[in-house]
Amino acid sequence: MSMNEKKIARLDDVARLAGVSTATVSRYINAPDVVAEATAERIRQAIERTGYIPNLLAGGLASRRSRLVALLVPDITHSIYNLTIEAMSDALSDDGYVVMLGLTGADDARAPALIEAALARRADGIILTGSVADPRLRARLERDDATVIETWNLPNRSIDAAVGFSHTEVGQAVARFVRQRGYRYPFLLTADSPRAKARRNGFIADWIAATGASPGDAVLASPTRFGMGRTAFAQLRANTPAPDVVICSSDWLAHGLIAEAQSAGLRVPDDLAVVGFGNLPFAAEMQPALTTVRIDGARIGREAVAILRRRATGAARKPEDAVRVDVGFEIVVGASA
Amino acid sequence: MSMNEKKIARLDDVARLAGVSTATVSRYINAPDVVAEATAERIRQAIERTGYIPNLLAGGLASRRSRLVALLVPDITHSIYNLTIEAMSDALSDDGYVVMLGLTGADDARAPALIEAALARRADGIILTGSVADPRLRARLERDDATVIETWNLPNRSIDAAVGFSHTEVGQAVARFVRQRGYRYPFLLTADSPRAKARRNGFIADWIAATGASPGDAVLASPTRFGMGRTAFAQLRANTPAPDVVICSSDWLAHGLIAEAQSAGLRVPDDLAVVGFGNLPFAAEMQPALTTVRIDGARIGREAVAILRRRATGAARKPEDAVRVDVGFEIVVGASA
DNA sequence: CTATTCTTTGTAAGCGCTTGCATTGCTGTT
DNA sequence: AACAGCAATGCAAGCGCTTACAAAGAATAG
Repeated sequence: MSMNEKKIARLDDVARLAGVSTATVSRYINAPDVVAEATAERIRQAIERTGYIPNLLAGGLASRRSRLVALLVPDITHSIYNLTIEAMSDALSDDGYVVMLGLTGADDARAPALIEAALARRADGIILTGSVADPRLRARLERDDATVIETWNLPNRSIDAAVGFSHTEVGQAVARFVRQRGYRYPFLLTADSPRAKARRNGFIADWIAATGASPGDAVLASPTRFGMGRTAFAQLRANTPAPDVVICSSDWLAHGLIAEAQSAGLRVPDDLAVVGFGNLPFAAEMQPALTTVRIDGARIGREAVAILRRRATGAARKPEDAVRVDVGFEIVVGASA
Repeated sequence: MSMNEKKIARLDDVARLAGVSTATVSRYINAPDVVAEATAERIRQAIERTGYIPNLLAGGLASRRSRLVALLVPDITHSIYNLTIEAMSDALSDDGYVVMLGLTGADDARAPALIEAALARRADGIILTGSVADPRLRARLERDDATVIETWNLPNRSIDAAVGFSHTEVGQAVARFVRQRGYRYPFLLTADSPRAKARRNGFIADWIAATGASPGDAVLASPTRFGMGRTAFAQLRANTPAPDVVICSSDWLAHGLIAEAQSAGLRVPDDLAVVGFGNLPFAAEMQPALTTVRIDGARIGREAVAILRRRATGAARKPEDAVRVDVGFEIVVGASA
C-alpha cells in the first residue's frame, strides 16, 4: 500500500514517471503507432505502476468525442429489442464505446428527457427504436451533429440514418403466407403500438384486396404478455366466423394463446393455427414449434454500430450521406400454422 | 432559422443574453433557489431562446460528478434482472442521472473492461449483479470513491454497499416448503451460476439434515431457457427414485418442464410438481399458476438508487457507512406445487 | 445611524485531457 | 556539404463548465 493510495493518477503523473510530456502519453493512448516503441514501453510501465485510468470526461471535452452511444428503447422486460441491445452493446464495447440505456416507456413518454440527456452528454450516436413524433425534438436532433439512427423501422423521411424493415410488407407477406396455406378466416391480435399496427394494416389491405373479406381484428394494450394471449382465446371463440388462424403481433401472445387453446383441448394447427412475430428464443422450442416472423435483431444492432463507426472516422454529418439499411424479414415456418 | 443555426449555444451565450455572469447561469441550472426570481426569469428566457443544452462532460469534469451510473448485468434476454434495471432506470432518470448499461456475459468475461470503462467515465455509482471475483478489480473498486453496490446477493465481505438476499436461505426455505407439502423425492435443476448453486446447496443441506436423503440433482448451462426445461424432462423420468417435485433455478426452466410434462400426459402437480424461481411475468399466467420464489427486483433497484442518492449528498465514502439491505424473498404458492 | 448579517452576483482559477503548431534530430538527396 | 523530408516529441492554448472567494447592496440589530 503506497503512501498516497487515495490520490488517483492523472495523465501528467504518468508523463512524469515516463519522462515524457503529457502530449506523448495522450498520443500513446489514442494512437499508439505514432509514438516510438522505446517510449511506448516506458509509458506502458508508468501506466501500470500508477494504475492510471484516463478521465474520459476530460478527454471527451477536449476531443469533442464522448465515446458514448445512447440507446433508447420502450422497455426491456417483454421486448423484442433485447437482442439488438445485446448485439449493439457487444459491438460497441469492442470499440471502447459505452451504451447509455434509456427506457422511454411504452408511450415514449420519457423520450424527450432522454434525448436531451443524450445531447447533454454529447453522445456520439443516438439510436432510437422507431421514430420521433415531436417536431421540436426532430429539429433538435437534425441540427445536432450526433449520428442519429432510427431502428426497427424505415421511416419515409428519416432524421439521419435508419436500419430496419417495412412493417407493412411483413403484414402483406404474412397475409400471403396464410392464404397460401389455405386458411380462410384469419383473426388479428395486435398490440397498440405504431409498428404492430403497420403490420396489421399491411395484412388487412392485402387480404381485402385478395379476398374481398375483412379479417377479424382486436387491439390489445402494449406491451403484450403471455397471459394476454390466454385471455384473448375466449374472445376468439366468440367471434363469427370462427377463426381458423390467428396472427399475433408478438410471440408472447402466440405462446399464451396456444397454451390456452391446447388446454381447452384444441389441436394446433388443425383446429386453430397461430402465427407469432419476433422469433423469440422460446418460439422454436414450443410444441408445436411456432410459425413466426424472424427479424435479425442482432444484425440491426451490428449495422447500426457499423454506421456509427463509419461516421466516427469521417467528417461531420452531411445531408447526402443519409443511410438506410433494409434488413428484411423472414417467415419462419414452424408447425403452428 | 437564425443565421447561425449550426453554432451550438454555450453557457456564456446564455449569460450574455440574460445579462449576467456565467456563474449565475450555472447556479440557476444546478441550484435554482439561490438566484433571485427576476434573474431566474431572464435566464429562463435566454435558455429558451438559445436552445441551450448544458455540456455535461464539461460540467462533470469541473464538478467531479458525472451523474452517470454504471449498471452491470450478465445479459438481458433471459434475465431476471430486467425488472431491477427498469426500476433503477426510472428512479435514476427522475434525478437527472443516466444509466450506462454493461453486459458482462454469462461468465462475467467483460466485467473487467466494463468496470474500467465506468471508472474512466467517473461514474458516480457502479451497480453490479453479484460480486467481483478478481482481487485486483476488487482492490481498484475499493480504492475508487464511486459508490459500488452489489445486488441480488449479500456477500460476506462486500466492497461497499449491497442490496440483495441470501440465496442459501432461499434454498432452505424451498426445501422446508417442499417437505411440508408432503413431497418425498425432490429433483434439482440448477443453472451453472454461483447464485443458483448457492440456492441448490442451501436446499440440499437442509434436505439432508431433515431427511437423511440426497435429492436428485442436475446442472444446466446458464442462462437457462424454456427449451432446456423441455429437454430436461426426459432426464427426470429416467431418474430413480422417480421425482415427485422438481425445483428449477428459473421460471423459464419450470415453464418448459411443465409444458413438456403436460404434453406427455402428466398432470401438474399431481403426477409431478414444479417449483420455479424469479416470479417472471408469465409465472402467474401459467396453467397451473407456477409456484415460485418472488424477489422484489424493482425494490432492489429502488434501494440501490436510494443509497446512491444518500451518498450524493454526503461526503466521500467512509468504511463505516457500508450499507447492507436484505430485501428478502417470498415463496409464491401457485398451483404447480 | 452604524455595525453586522444575509442575499445575490461577479471574478477567475481550475477540472484533466487533446491537438495545432513548432522544434529537434535524423536519413537520404543532389 | 547543404538541404529537404520525415519521424518523434514538446509547448501551450483551449474544451465548457463549477465553485471558492470576494464584493456589493439590502436587511436587521443594537
